Amino acid sequence: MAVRFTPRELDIMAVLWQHGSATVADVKSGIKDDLAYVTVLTVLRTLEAKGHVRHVQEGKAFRYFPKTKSALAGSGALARVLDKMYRGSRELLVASLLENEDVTDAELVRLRELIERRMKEKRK
Amino acid sequence: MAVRFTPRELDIMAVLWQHGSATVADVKSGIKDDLAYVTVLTVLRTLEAKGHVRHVQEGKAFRYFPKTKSALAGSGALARVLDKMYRGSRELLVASLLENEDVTDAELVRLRELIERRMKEKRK
DNA sequence: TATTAGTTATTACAAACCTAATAGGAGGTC
DNA sequence: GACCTCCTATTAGGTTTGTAATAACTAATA
Repeated sequence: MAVRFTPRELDIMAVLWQHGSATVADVKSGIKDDLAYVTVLTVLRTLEAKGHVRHVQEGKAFRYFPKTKSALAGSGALARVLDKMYRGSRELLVASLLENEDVTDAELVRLRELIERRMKEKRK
Repeated sequence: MAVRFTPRELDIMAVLWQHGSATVADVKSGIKDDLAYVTVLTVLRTLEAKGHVRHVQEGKAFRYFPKTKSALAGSGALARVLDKMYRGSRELLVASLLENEDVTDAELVRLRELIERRMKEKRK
């Protein structure tokens, strides 16, 4: 049912989502912590066992592809955060998001547009 | 460093955040899954060992209080979701948030205000 | 051909997590 | 006073997670 990743699994899924696909070596160099090659492989195999990724042979190595979409995982994770930490208040959540110092003016403009588009959409 | 809760710990912290404080029985009835009383107690004790909650005696029972703030846990969790699932794009994240059907007009208005307030704030 | 480098497969193991049974204490009740 | 009832404390045990050592295979190389 609910898509859940452990912290380490999520690190690895993030690399796959960002690159579209990746070899073990790609993933290893794509994550911050310096893990052993086989450790990365192990996690990829458990992700595959859980049905979140698949792989194809590429030369002598495997290339891994995400099967679970980031949007699905994201909306699920977001729903959890919203429910548990912001008592279901999207406003509180967005407020917290905007507290970050590196939010730019241009970004705020685009966010406002996003909301206004949603308003018009609803009006139909 | 980074505040992290396991799924079950988060269920329990959510009850404490929502109620301000709670006894074991309160927590037990506050979460969806039907766990044994002692199970809830055990998780509360590990949360206490980790420094996330504290308790005081109340009659013959304990009353638990959150020590870790929901805002802190929330911003941390949000940062992770943003980074791992939305490639750091707050717009993508907010877009996903707005996809929910039960977003009301009034809510959209308040969200727009929120953003405009942030714009003015930045201008200073 | 013997070696090395790069891979996957197997096996291991400690720590964390999740759930709960059982034990023990203390306060009310028959 | 014996007996429930409700609480915390202790102990337990299966599962998952995280990390990796070791083995085995294969292609290039010296």
